[in-house]
Amino acid sequence: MKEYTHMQARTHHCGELRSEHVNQTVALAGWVNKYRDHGGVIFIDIRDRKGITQLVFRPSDEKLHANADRLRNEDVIWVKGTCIAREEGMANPKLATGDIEIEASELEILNKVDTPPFTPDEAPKVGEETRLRYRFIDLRQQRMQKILKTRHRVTKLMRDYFDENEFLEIETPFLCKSTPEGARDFLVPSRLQESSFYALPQSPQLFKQILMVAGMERYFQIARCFRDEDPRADRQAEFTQLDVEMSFVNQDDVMDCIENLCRKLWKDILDVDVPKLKRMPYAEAMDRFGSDRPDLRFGMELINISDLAEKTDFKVFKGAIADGGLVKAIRVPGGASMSRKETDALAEWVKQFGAGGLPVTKVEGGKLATGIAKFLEPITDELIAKMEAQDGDLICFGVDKKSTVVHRVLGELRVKIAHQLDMIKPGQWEWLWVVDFPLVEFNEDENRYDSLHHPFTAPNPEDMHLLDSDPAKVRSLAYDIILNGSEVGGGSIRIHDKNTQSKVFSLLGISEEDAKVKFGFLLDALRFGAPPHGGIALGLDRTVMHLENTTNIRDVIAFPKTQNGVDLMTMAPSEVDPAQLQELHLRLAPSIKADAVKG
RNA sequence: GGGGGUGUAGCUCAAUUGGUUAGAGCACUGGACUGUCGAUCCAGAGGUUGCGGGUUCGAGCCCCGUCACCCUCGCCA
Repeated sequence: MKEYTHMQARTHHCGELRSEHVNQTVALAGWVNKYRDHGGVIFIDIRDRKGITQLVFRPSDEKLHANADRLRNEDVIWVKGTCIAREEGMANPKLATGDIEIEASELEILNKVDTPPFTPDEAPKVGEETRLRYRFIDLRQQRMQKILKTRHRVTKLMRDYFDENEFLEIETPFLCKSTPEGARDFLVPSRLQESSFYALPQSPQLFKQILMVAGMERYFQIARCFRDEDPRADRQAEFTQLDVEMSFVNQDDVMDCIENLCRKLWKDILDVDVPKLKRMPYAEAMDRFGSDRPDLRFGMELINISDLAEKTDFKVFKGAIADGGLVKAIRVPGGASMSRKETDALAEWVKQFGAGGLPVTKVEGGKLATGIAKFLEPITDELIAKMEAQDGDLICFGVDKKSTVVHRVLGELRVKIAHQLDMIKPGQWEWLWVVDFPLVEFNEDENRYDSLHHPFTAPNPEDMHLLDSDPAKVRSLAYDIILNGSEVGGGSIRIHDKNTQSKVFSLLGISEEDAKVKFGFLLDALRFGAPPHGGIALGLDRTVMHLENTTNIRDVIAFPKTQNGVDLMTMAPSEVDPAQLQELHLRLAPSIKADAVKG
């Protein structure tokens, strides 16, 4: 064997050859997917990103055969040979190239591998930790290549779509100003400015608004965003947004623009038709589904039964209502099949959302049985009628003095039960816009109002008169696009005049001085000719997750991080050379843990 | 920071109430085999049971601590 081999040209990819290529001399390159050594004849499955082709090595050429004998899984090879038809009964219907094989005449081993920890074929069964450590092998599996290809197609379709609609793709800085609002910032120390820090952008929000003031009119960007918060299955500290902003538009313009994009994506990639999206006010979403991102793939809507609850002698119900709370219920079709153990488990589970417990009862023979049935006797018929309940149903009650708790509990519960009882049929796409969000909500801990969306969201003009008197009632011009109970994106019309912006800042408890220090450039911009504008951001990772039917965000990111923010392949983050710290004017504080040990 | 789960060979997993030398499949090494496509057959090598401590005559299994990974609450304007 040569010490080092140069790549020779290949004539085809490994998924291309068919009967029509028979008798042609071809050259392929790729990885050994599998070897089957029969002592005489040796079969090698060679793989590249287009597919797999079977190679045949015969003992007649001794040197060639000896080389083929050495091949092991994941060796990288180049091979030349003749495409021949497989004899009858020897075709492999599992392979697209199964009608032919390559009778090899030349073989070069381009890279002889060490035994790999796993092969791409095994990857689906391998633990995620190992897959992430050897991501370069994991990404060789067909499923991961398909996901990354879908991701590429999505971004390409987005770029084409916005280009056709006269948007400009404009990059905004990664090294930004830190603001205390919103999520925790990732900080980058400045070498040139001692004791100063940049922050990585949580989103390009302010820059895109500035671009509108700058007269760009239509902007988009496929933007990396950073939020230093704990990850979840569908959330990663570093993620990608399709960021969009438009001038001289209203809500409908922005929503139509995004809706059409989604329609195009689903059509081109899945061949699924997305109908005109329905719109649901925030208040209705909370009332009927207990969530601002309702999953419409199944029923189990929340029914307010406070009026009935008051007629019982059940202390839990009466107490909550006396404290200004409410009682809502969901009807679980067929839920009576759940055991006491299962409903107890649900009761335990809802406690994490602030519930004291989960009263339940079952419908049997037109009556209520088990659980809190005996307390419901005075209202049995009314309740069954109101819930439209039938024999075999389970009724779960959300009770609390705070409506937010009732909604959260039942909102989460209906999703949990839908999954648990397998009520979600595959292939359903339930889209909607949630609109008319409140502009602010009261933060009891801080005794002030917080933005629901962000401080630059425009109040609904119809509610301007409430801004001083009853801010919590003011609706905003914000909108979220929801798919199957997941927030795919959200945006708003922005405030474009200085007075309204100042008013909202003061409502949020941001003093004039503070506003100047934190957002002075924005206020300046608003003074010098800001057009009415609005926009939206779509989560690219989540969009691809939907298209590829996965619930794991790490599946759609080539090099993701773990729950502790570690890249298991590169082992970032890591300690750095003290000289680097010195250049940055930084000294590490002794860790609190070390202090504790010292006592 | 809290709750739950997992951790045994390179990979996926097993190991009775705490009891002999921790097993299997795949992968790997050697051998046999000219039509397989999850090739087959024979033989072999491979272990700090995540790590540290404790209880015990004896710990993969029990206790304490710790680390990593996953799910989740808080957090995510």
